[in-house]
Amino acid sequence: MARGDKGEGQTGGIQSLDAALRLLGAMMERRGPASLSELARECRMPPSKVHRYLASFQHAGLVEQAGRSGKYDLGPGAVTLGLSALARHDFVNRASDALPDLCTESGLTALLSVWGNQGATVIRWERAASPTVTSMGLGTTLPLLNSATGRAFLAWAPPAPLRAIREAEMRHARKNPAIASDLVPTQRDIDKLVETIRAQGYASVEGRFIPGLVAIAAPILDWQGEAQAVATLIGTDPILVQPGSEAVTRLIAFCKELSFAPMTMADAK
Amino acid sequence: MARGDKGEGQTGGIQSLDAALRLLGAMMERRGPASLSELARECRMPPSKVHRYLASFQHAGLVEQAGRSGKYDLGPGAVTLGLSALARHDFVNRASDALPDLCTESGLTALLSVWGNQGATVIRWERAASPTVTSMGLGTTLPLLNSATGRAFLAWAPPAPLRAIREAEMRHARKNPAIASDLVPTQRDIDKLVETIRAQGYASVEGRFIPGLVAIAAPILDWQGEAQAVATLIGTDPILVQPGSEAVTRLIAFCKELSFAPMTMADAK
DNA sequence: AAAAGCATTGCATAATCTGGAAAATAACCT
DNA sequence: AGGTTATTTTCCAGATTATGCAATGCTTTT
Repeated sequence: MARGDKGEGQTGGIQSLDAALRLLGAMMERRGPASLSELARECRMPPSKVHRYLASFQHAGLVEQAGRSGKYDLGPGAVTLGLSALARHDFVNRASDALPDLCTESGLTALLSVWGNQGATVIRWERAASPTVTSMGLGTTLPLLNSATGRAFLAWAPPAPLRAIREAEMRHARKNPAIASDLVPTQRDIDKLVETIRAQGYASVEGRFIPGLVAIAAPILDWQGEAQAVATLIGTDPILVQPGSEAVTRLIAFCKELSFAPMTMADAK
Repeated sequence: MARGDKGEGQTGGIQSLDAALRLLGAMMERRGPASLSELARECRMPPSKVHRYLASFQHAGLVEQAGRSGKYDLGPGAVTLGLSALARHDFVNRASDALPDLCTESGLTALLSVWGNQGATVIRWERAASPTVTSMGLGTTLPLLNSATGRAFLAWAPPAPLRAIREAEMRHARKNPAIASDLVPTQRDIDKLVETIRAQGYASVEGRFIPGLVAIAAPILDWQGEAQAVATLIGTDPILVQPGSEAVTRLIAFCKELSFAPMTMADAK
């Protein structure tokens, strides 16, 4: 069971690194900080091993120890790494650059989100002289069913990555029916909602996620027609969500401009 | 030879992992894809070593190979990892959770604000036993020039969203010079004030906004170095605002803890 | 077409990681 | 507070595992 065993799992790489990355993956799956022993149990590794891996990750900034309690969590380096990786994709840069314009032209708060494994994650945030949400910041994850942003992902993102969160939110919605007042949490109703959103070209909510606020969201599509990111406008005037309103027009134009990057396949050289 | 050597670089972790993470750091610093040999040269490692590390990273999804030509770049897994980390560094929520501690430790009233459309907006409010305060509540907006909170935004928030309010307050201050006793409302003086605040690390006022009260405020910074939120301590004793006072120390530690500690995955050698 | 560059893979050596257990630390309960 | 449990962290010998050199395929250049 040793040397030339290419049976499985053999990546041609380094075993200890593979193990370390499994550990990192386990940390990623968790919602928050985890203790050493929890991680050790979850990865089926001896605690001493996990500890040494964590020490190296910590040294690199990928992991940090939350406030003296000895719990470990993903650190700033992980954010930096992710943003670097994100910056490799043109559409993110172009969208980020253009977002301020959208904000000033529409006079509304604009934000840009991408799909992470915890849901729709806000990566850019452009505040306008219009109603601003107070309890949200960069890095906030938005709900899939009850936010305009989430619904845009629901309608245009590939279904597979969404499924886990979609099901979780459906369960949650069944228990607290008050939350989603315009949505019966059944698969059928969701399909119908998706169809409506697609036909409209944008998603919207009125005061559902945050009372008193309305929002519209549209996708930035890649060459396969899947949402790579979602741009959202937030305001207070219910007029906003009306089809054909100035904000809707601007938002859709913005997203269309940024969709399917005009790159040629001939980047082979 | 290298056994008990704690002399340098020894993290208590795993050497091969440290090397691998140095490699990852090198990839991060590059703007785009890099060839194996380039990375090998840059990290001072033999190409074969780099190749095997990359194989493991690739297997984990952190790295991918661009179009068969053998160039390596950060992959989708890196984005996912970063977004997970981002979601945990939701500044506003973390700060909200920690605010009660700041309050009890300092024995002062603590509040947390973000920049809203109408100015610095109070979103959380933790009362101390002792003194208290006026008719302020959640959602109150604080002045930009005459409150410690506002001045912290002035010094650390991106200038664009502040401009409208700054100009309005400057106009107003010129008409009612009595209000801002320590500030001549000219652009030059404001620049000077900002500089002082930045150097100090916190902003303060003594009885300016509310007679008889003193306050100190420091920013919670995001990864762009911009203020995502501001934490403020309010008391009656003028000692508070002195540099080096216990309250100042606590407040700055609090904000530093919650701010995004910038960077650097790789340190040389 | 030949050559040069580059990524990829074997292989023996020894350096490195491993994992159990002890030491240090923190948390917990009475 | 004291005593006790449950963590996290460090230590150590052994052997698995990473390492670097050199050889092999590929692709690209002249």
